[in-house]
Amino acid sequence: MTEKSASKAQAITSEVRRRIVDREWRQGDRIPDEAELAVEFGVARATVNKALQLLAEEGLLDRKRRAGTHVTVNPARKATLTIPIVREQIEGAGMEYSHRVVAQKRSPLPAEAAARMALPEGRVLIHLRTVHYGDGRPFQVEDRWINPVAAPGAEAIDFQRINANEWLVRNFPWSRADMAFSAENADARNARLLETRQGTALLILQRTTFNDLGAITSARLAFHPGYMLIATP
Amino acid sequence: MTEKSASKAQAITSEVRRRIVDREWRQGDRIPDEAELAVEFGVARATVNKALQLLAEEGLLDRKRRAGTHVTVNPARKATLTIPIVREQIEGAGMEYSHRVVAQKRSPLPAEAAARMALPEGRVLIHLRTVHYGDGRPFQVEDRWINPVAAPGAEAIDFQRINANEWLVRNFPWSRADMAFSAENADARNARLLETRQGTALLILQRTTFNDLGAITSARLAFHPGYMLIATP
DNA sequence: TGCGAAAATAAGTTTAGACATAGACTGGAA
DNA sequence: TTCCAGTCTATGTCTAAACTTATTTTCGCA
Repeated sequence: MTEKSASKAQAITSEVRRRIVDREWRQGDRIPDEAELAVEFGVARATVNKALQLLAEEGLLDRKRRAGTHVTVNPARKATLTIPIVREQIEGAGMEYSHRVVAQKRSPLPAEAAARMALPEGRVLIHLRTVHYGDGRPFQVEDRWINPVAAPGAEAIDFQRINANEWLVRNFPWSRADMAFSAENADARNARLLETRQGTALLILQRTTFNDLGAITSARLAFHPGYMLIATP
Repeated sequence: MTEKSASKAQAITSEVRRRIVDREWRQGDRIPDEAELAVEFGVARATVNKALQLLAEEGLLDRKRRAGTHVTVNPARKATLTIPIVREQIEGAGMEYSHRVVAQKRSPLPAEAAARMALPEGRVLIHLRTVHYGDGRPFQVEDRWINPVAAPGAEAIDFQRINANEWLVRNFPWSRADMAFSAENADARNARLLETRQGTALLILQRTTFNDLGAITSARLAFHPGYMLIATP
């Protein structure tokens, strides 16, 4: 075993990964079965199983009953994104957080948002537009619809005082979430709110969450120009 | 148990998730310990452990030795992105794939790419610019640097014939990868290659992979206007 | 030769039991 | 009161053994 690790399973994971990266085991090769590796590493088969399942989730191995374990030929590239709460993200960067609610009112749902939330167009929901600032400079414009049916109590909240994002996250766990990235030229309003020129390219993140009662909320976040979102593998 | 699932551990995962979503167990609450749940569900403690570890990875539970298991107060929103091989992505959408190599030559590395790859500026690498098409319409512009030190054999490949992405993925497993999203206004060249107007907002995905010998390749993908990248939770 | 049933195999899952360990708690010494 | 050392506890990990199940392989029969 070349790697020292907290656990035996981790050590085996590292060693197998090394053999793949160093091409001792090549793409498409069948690797020894769990029982053999258990003997080689001097551990129980369950431990090898755990290690190999990890690598299979990562996409490095393909495992099939009876057929054995093979090194994946075309590993799909997976990445995990962690979307922190805006305030934590800004404070984590050492800046002072503030936010301003530009609009809060009950409005009929437009077609696009209705499709995302699987609700009928025209249904009256709570509509919020908020700008989040770091050290007084605009960081993100949030355009959010909240469904009071799935998030009871939302009508009574003053989102000037409590960040909608945090209130929802703390009070309404979701069972399903959709998320999508895109790019968009800033329209007049977003340009003004983000203090940039109209037409500037903005990174857009759309996110809708659901619970048993339907869509809880759908947010459309426009980041300030030049923002880069980092993903970890 | 409300859910039927392939395995007992999965069934417990679903049931615990349900209790959290239905707010039987609230944010911050301490939940019964593994031994108690094992009795309740009539399984071994190891099975409960597996189920709860899954939910902890998902970010729904916080687990600490001796302190027990608590429902996460501010669940960080995690999403997994799968970046497929372009060709598979296009063919998967039912379109016919084609690509065109606009430029392939050895060039000195510019500062920006050098930083991403942790290589000295000016080092001579292989530089490729490729357009990927679906049904003849531009889908993505790829701007790629390949390091022949970490990817030996790359000099000899004719990337007109073999897609660089696929050749690298099949031949050079990586041990680390960086990935970032951003938005950018199309410059004259990208506008021409993507058959759109200059200034149009484009979604940009940058990706750099490394092995023991250093950076293998760094790619900068510009998607066609309007493209949305979907993430699954 | 072709086909379908039966056997074989490798991974998937579970269990009971054991020990390891982080970290919260306690009680006593300074 | 403060702090430190020791105790306790819930999770973390591992094991050996058994059973389950998807899939491939084999083999006998038509």
